[in-house]
Amino acid sequence: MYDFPRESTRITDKLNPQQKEAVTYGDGPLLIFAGAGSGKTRVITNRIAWLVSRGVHPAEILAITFTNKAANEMKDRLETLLGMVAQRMWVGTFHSMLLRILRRHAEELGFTPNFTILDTDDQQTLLKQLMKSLRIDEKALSVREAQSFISRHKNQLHWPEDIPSGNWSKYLYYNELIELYRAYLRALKEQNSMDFDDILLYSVRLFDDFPEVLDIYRKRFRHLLVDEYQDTNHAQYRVIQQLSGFHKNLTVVGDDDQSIYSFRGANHENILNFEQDFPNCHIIKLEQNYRSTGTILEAANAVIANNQARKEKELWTANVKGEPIQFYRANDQYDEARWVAKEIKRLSTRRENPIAPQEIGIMYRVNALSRNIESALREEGIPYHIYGGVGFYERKEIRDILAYLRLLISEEDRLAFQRVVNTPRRGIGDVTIDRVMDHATAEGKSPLDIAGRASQYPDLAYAASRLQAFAHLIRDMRESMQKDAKSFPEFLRYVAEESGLIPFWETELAKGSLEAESRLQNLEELRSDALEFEARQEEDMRLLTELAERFGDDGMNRVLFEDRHGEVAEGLTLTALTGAFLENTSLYTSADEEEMGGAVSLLTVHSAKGLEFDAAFVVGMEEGIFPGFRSHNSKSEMEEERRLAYVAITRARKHLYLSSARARLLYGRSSYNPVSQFLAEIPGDYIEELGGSRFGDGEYLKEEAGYPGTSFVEKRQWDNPTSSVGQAGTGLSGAIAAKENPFAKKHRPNINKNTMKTKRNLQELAIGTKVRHKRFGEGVLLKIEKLSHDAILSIDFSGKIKHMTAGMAKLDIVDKE
DNA sequence: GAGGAAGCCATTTTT
DNA sequence: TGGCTTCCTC
Repeated sequence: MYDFPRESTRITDKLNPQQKEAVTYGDGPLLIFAGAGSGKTRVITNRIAWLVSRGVHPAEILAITFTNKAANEMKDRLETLLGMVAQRMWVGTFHSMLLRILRRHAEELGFTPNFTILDTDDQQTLLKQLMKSLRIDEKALSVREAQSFISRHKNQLHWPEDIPSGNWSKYLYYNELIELYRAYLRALKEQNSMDFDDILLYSVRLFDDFPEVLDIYRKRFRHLLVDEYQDTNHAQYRVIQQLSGFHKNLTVVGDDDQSIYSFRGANHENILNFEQDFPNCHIIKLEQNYRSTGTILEAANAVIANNQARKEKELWTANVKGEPIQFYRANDQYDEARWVAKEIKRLSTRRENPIAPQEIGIMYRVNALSRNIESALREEGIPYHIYGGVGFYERKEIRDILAYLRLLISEEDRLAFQRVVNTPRRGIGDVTIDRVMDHATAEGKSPLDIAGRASQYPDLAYAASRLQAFAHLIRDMRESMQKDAKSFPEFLRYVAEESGLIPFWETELAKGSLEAESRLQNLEELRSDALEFEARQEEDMRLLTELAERFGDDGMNRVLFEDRHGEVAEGLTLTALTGAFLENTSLYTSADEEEMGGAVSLLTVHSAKGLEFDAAFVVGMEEGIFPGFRSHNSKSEMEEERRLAYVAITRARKHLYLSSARARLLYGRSSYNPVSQFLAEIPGDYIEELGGSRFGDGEYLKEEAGYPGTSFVEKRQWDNPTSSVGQAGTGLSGAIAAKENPFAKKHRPNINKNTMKTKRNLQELAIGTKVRHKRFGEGVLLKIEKLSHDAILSIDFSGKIKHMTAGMAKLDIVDKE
């Protein structure tokens, strides 16, 4: 067994010299190169704690992470280190932090503070509509293409008028695209919405155009810390520059070798240019790896050394050399999948040091590769969990009800109106909806306003009564929300009932629809999310009040109070809760998914970043897949693939398994792909080959190297890696897989790590059970109200009765003895 | 507006 | 291959 160091409560205790230097560095720009497994998170959190111990007020700290999950983990650690004052820091993603600021200054930008956030689907719907009205043929220019054009330019901070000309050759429809972009921005503003990219775009504009606003924040945040700096895009870079411009205390942490999101606009030049961008900066390299065996680490080093565009560094470890890496050259994808499943079975059931399923990860370059693995795992009876895929909040019924909420919060939200006006069906057809929208545009009114006065419009006569009924419905709901007499989950239930969504699915259920059953369950689950959300908000509010009382007025408390709940200083009204809930759901992504206990993880290499496994499998290590065939054209793309390989390899703590298949059926075609060139880059001492050579079956000739390491004799294969050869049988369909797999994906926001523990013990819970809560101490269970997947617990903490969801609450069962 | 046939398209996706 | 959208028919 290796000595994997444990958390220390003292701030600089047990840190290596570089870590210590990073934690205790004083003022000024600081760049920390943090290699894989080098204790990065610990360094950031301890640095924050150190700053606080040196007299920096917690409210003067802004820490930016890339996922909500990472932010929550950081907050938890900070709370352990610092106690409740940690509550007063701004820790979050770019989007969540900037959203707070944007809501407060929405008017400066021509929005109102209740603006809504559009997700990718909404964006596409809107673009589609605009393309239609601009008469842009979707066959000539796909919505996807248009969307990525706009997104790319927003990330570059290009407004339509800034877009440099000269890209004519690249886009056939250059003028149309710019016109579309302009129309899109206008449409968003008209309906008081922003998309994800807008959050950054408008923040930069706010700070540029209103220096007095920028001044508030850049003076306030004495220290700014940014994680995963290698994956920032240009807009994020600008925001960092703006916010750190006054105190110049900027700490960025990252690893250029792990930059894998350039397709999303991330620019790893940001980290490479940091020294020029922020003069007088100090650089620290964390090169000791605490995660992997020597073998795994050396292999990773050897692979990444083939990249040219990188900062020179060499990770080392004091860990044992460990087992050799296993490479399996399978005959086809079934063979490969079976090998993976058998090996997992062996690892998890062996007598000595068995590896728990949750400590095993299977990674692949493309999601499509998961299917064969899934069926092999099922055959072996190995529980698994697939990350990514259709998220909870992307499900139709959930989006429907959220769209109702959006409409309640912001009447201007046209997309929400269009989504729900005839959902469930109430006899309002597409033609009618179009007419309503046209009137709304012409008069500058909300579609809801038009609907409410439908009888005044001759062309709406046919559906007038139904439109007006809908407008009434929404008005009633809004009144109910403003009356503030319901709890948040009650209100959700009410909206789901009154809108007709629940009745609709219940009718379907009565007809025997299986689909309806899961839809209803999901709606129910949303309600239990809502309950937990409300409880958490109340808890936050209570904590802040307590903080204010305890610390008195140190000039920060009022600010803090407003920070946490925006303009909600009047308290947690139903309206405020609804707005906050919407925001939470729109910023929630699959990356925030909590790890699943007791199950093997299946995930793309991208989503594995930041995770680690005792045993890691990387399947589909083939030319054309990993590296992907699209990356053959450019060196920079090939280098990104190599970084991806580096990320994959460095996920492994003790065991690393790589595999490729001679023949692979993918997308309905069979192909014979050569072994990934990255395998040839791993020195022979570290690897053990099974079923064939990692140089392939003779298809390589070293001398002809066109790419670092290897090249191909069979040029044809290279050019066309998916040349059709034959057909084979098929695996189980995804739909069936999802149904049958008891561990199938289930999204829940912000689940605490103790969740599984409490959930598992749900059966053990009975009235009278003694439980312990992190904050409230010991309590006695008074009541259990069962939900579909969860239960609401009423607990008596020495007189104070609290209600919490079993799946969420940080509860331990106190032994009855 | 339901249902079925036909056509399309398929890296990666931190918000 | 298969999952999704779109288009057509009744």
